[in-house]
Amino acid sequence: MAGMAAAAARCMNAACGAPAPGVGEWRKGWPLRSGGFAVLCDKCGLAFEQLVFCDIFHQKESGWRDCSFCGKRLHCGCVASKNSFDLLDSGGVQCVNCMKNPGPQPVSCQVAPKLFLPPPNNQRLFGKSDELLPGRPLESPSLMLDSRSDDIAIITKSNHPFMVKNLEIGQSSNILRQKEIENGARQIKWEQPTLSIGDMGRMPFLIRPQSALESPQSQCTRRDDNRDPTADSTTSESISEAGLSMSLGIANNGNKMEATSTMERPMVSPTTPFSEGRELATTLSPFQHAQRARHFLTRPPRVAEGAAFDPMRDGFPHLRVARPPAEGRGRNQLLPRYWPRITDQELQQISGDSNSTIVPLFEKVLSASDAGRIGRLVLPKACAEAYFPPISQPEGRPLTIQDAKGKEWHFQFRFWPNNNSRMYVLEGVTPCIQSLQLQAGDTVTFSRIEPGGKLVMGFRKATNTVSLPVSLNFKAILFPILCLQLYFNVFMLLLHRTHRFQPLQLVPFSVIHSFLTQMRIYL
DNA sequence: GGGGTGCATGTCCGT
DNA sequence: CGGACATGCACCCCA
Repeated sequence: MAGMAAAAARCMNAACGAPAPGVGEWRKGWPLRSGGFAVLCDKCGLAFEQLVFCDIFHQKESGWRDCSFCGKRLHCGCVASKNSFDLLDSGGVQCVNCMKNPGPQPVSCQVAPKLFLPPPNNQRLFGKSDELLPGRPLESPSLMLDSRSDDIAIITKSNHPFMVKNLEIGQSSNILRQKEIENGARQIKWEQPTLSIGDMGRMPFLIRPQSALESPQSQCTRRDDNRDPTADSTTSESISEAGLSMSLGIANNGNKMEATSTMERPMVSPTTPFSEGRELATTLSPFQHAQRARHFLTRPPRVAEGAAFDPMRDGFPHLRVARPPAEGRGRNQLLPRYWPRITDQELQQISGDSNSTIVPLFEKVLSASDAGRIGRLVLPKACAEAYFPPISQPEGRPLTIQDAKGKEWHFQFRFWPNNNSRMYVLEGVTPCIQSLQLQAGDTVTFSRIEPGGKLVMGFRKATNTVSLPVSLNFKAILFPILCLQLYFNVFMLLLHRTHRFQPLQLVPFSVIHSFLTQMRIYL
């Protein structure tokens, strides 16, 4: 720490700025963008270590709120304080002490504002809407690119830092930028909605647009689901009342799915500045789960009431959006890898012409054993407990599944005791998997039809199930041919100009290219 | 002997 | 380090 003291003659807390202390020690503070750590005096350093950071640094700042349970003052607007509180789905905040000792929910769903709100899980990660932060009621976040480094900072108009997160090098090149349109209802205009796959892979999640797919009632139900998961049986009851009938919807055909896959059409949601890290791993290689999820604490862009992003309306009908789970017991524990990535177009296909609404619940990439001949589909524990009917016996209970063609499949939903835990499986899936020709790497998406609570199980083929050798052969053959034709056309054009030679009327390159594009052959 | 079932175990990942 | 999950394997049943 002596070296740190030599590097900074004063405490690096701007509110303190104490000179080199005569007593006490320098302490290590927050990590610096340039490397190393901030050097703090003993007082500030101790405050930082003991999570009273904001009491020292931001006494005069806005963004102070009271814990909904104990009333403790919490600062909710800075990086250092983000671990000291939790945002409640029903509104308000909760300090870490109350998080460890949960009590009754202080706010009912009627209290929650009826404005657009991100799904509860998003609220946990994004933060609340501005109207819920009395300290900054009218401030709007702007996603800005820090030109000095590869940082992304969400900064309010008052330059009050809300979130600053170091990102890896190269991530800033295709950063999404949003601009507020000051006139009217504060709509959001997005520029350059193109992200590299690398960028997309680092995005913690893509927010699900709060479109017409969810009724206000469902939002209210979701907030109610914030109750004790073990005591909450809303979902299971709805499922039970629906006779445990599920629909197996072919959410897409093969070609169309590939056209909307994340490989070829990176998921871009203007309402979502960040996505989860597993996205890329899941997309590029369903068998590789090397990437770790990155959860950033940030806020959703301000969207006016009724102005929620509509992919169809805004020209993004094929976006494969990672939709945070809508509700369910234990949904807060659902890993982002299981968040359903289903396009609104697929949702519409499942729902058909009816007025029903499809609520995506979760999805799973089939493993080799899932798609094998054993006929057992291992279900993620959190998902099974959150969205499937509760079972107390290992034998479980039968589930009748109906596909898009009206054919019903009979599964057995059960669990195995496993290391003092449970391992949930769906048995008897072999006929279904064989009929639908599912393979390891394909994705099964579980959704629910509202109203009624019927569950839907769609699927999509893995992006890389396209036979690469065949595809490569196509390219290996067609690419030289196209190159030759291009050169030939140029040669003919030169002959025409120099010798008034009438060029041969070959098929224009653009036409061939268009044809190949329609065949989804990209060179 | 083949297939199904239940459990055990190793690996991965989140905390 | 513990939980979740993929997968291996032993056991059982049946043709």
